[in-house]
Amino acid sequence: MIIIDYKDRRPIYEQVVERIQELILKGVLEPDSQLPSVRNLAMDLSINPNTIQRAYAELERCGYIYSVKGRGSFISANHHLIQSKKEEILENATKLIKEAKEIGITRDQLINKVNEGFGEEGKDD
Amino acid sequence: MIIIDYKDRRPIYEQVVERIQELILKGVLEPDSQLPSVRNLAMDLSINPNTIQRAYAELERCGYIYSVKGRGSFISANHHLIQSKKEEILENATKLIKEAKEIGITRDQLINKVNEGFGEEGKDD
Amino acid sequence: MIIIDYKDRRPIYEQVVERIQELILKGVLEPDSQLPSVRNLAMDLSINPNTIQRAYAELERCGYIYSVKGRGSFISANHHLIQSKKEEILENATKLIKEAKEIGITRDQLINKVNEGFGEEGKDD
Amino acid sequence: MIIIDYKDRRPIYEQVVERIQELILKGVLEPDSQLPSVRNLAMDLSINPNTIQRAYAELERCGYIYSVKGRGSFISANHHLIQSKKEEILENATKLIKEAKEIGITRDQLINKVNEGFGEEGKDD
DNA sequence: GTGGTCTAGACCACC
DNA sequence: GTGGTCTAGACCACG
Repeated sequence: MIIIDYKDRRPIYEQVVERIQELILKGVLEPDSQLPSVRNLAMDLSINPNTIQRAYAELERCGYIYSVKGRGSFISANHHLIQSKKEEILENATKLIKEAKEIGITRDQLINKVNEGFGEEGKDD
Repeated sequence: MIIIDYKDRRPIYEQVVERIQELILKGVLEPDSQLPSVRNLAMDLSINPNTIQRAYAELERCGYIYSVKGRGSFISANHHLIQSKKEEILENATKLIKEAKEIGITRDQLINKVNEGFGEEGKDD
Repeated sequence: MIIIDYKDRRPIYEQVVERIQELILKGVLEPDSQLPSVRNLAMDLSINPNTIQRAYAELERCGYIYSVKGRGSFISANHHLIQSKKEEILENATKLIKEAKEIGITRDQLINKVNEGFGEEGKDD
Repeated sequence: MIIIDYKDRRPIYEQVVERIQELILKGVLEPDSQLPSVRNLAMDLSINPNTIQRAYAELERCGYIYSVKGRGSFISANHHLIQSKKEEILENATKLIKEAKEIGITRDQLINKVNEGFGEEGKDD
């Protein structure tokens, strides 16, 4: 489910965080289901438990998971998470559009990219 | 012209590189004009000359500037730079659109963002 | 394995880069094997860690190695590297042949050099 | 006759040296003919006289020219120069062939390069 | 004066 | 422990 890319320049814990976020947002990991324990996941991935510990801490800080002492870590409800992720993406879009405009990319070029990305289905909705 | 943000997690030299790239791509710094000397810019920004040296080296490596020992550093012609920067931005757009689609942002939401960014002028061109 | 020549006019970091490239291309250093740490190699060669750091950064930029914070630096797969190195050498050959021709060296003299270099084995293949 | 490339990373004096060597070896500048004065050449190329001074000194050191106090600088006879340049080139060829062999370039590939460089004329001499 | 290299020593993030 | 960034200060080559 999680694959570490050692050639990736980003720290391992960040890769773990991002991958778990992704699984949560896509609904693969369902709300209130339990995450593997720090030790187990560390063994599975053959990495240091401290690294998983840090990833889980980060995920908890951002509200993606919650921990119960002595029982383990669990997935949070994802409604608000999806909402804030959407907002984050739209904000990134705004920045990117600004940058694109400044360098001379046209409105049509961007709209074409959007249409490409969404395929032709429902183009006239 | 250049502002260092010490709260930014990115290294200083990278901030300097990005800012100068921006000034070059926007045409503020014209081809063959001279950049401030390593030492002067370092003093202006109150940072170590080595850090500027590194930023200039990076810019030279990417073809944004050229440096001549004993003479100084100068802006390169920027035709191809703008082109490759455009390609980079369009590639980022593709990634962002994919991510947006996956999380449930609609085609229309993105197109609206594009239209917002470009203002209402020429919307029906 | 690596020898610094202080009489060489080229900078130390460049000598280190070239030597390691050589070891990689010849297959002495195998893909995914670990390089000595920045500090260790610096001590071995009695030079400053920053100089090694710079050499490693250069090697990473060219795709010869990859470095991971907290873990170390490792050899990249070398297929494409050998290919591009071959192209580089053949290009140098073209230049050198042109220069040789201009100054009056004959075709036969060069071909003899090639045969000398390859030994007499298989000369008539 | 001489063109300075400011974008060339090599020092200016070196560019001047190389260009004059080339003109001498090709016979464009004939033995015992006079070179332009340091000042004149400096003015022609719009560069610092010190730079030309250094280039001439270098050329004299290598035996390409000789200076007569109060009269100027003159081209040396070029027989031995051509000879030693040939040797230099052949030595470079030896190195390059060695390098090529080590990385897996075949004898035939190199011989083809030589034949390409010399064109088809006289191939069977 | 200019850019470029190197050293010594510090601090950070990561594992 | 690892790599990466930054500072301070020195020296060199070049114009």
